[in-house]
Amino acid sequence: MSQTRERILTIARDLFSRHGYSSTTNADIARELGTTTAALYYHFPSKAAILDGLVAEPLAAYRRIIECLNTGPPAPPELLGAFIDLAADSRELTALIDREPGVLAAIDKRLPRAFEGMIQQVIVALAGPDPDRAAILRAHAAFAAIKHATMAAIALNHGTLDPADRAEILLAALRILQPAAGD
Amino acid sequence: MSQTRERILTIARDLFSRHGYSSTTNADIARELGTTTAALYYHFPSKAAILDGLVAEPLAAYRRIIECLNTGPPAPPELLGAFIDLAADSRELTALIDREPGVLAAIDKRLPRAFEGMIQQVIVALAGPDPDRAAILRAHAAFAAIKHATMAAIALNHGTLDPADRAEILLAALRILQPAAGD
DNA sequence: GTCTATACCCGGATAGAC
DNA sequence: GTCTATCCGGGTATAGAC
Repeated sequence: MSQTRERILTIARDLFSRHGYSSTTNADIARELGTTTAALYYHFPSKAAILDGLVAEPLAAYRRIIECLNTGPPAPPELLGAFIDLAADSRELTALIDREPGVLAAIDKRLPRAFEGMIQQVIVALAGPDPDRAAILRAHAAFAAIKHATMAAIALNHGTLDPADRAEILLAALRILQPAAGD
Repeated sequence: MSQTRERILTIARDLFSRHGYSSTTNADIARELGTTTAALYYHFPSKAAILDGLVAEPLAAYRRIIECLNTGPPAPPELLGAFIDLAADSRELTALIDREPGVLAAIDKRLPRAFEGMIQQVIVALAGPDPDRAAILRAHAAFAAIKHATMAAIALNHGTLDPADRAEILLAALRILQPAAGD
């Protein structure tokens, strides 16, 4: 397993997440790597292949979480906790995936509608059985809150997620899901 | 005030928000407009100028909200409500701004650090006086929840924001800001 | 205000030597 | 495994006629 290949992935992850996929050129990656663009093509058949190499694992992790939903009744605390950990583990990628439309399109080309479908399943699970529109909105709010608060926590803590922060984020997200008084 | 200019902005807003700024070409805009790319340059000096024409107003609205923070003590309900309305009014643009890194960079070139600075002020205002890290995280969570839930509500309601949905989102966001029991 | 034609550049990708 | 050199396509932008 070429360590050059790993270096390329590491560099690409950094550059893609900072400047975006389409704004990052092969030349940028090569410069950081200390070689020329042609050298990249020994390790990857295309620029898109580098992206694929990056998002494959987080996407699989995503799917693994979703599959748990089919084997039992959805439990929001565990579900939300799993997404906090996923966001923490692959923070550059999660940011990249839902920030750049082109990246989403690239994923969609391999697994059509897969990503939107997965998100939809999460929302449904968080909204609970027989949800009204308010419940759906709370689910969206909780899901977004999880992702962004986790990123913020990591940024505030030099790259790692403090367990206390994780607990705080989880509690906050669970509060979102509670119906408003009067419903 | 050329109505062609307005048509271009409308088309660009739609395409930019759907496919991203960098993935949208002048040819895409021209095709939708029913002309050639050269015609665009009679109305705008560059592609970037079209983007500027789009984000100018939402950015000003953003700034106006921020300025209220200096004229009085921050009131989370009003602040969050204002951001719900802003997100609803210019939903394509808010999505565009914080999704595409290149767009953020373009804004930054005109008003360096302005956007990040504004967000930081909002977070501080939401976190309240003398915030610990948990309060900062709750502020991030609430801010993200507002934006995404508002977008979801509009999508669920064929393009408009139902007042009942607005109220629900606001209440959910306020629940996020409450300290966890035990703090 | 819009056209045709084109200049110009840049990014991805390939060929073939070393 | 990396290089030099180059091709090719597509994207922004311009020149100048109508």
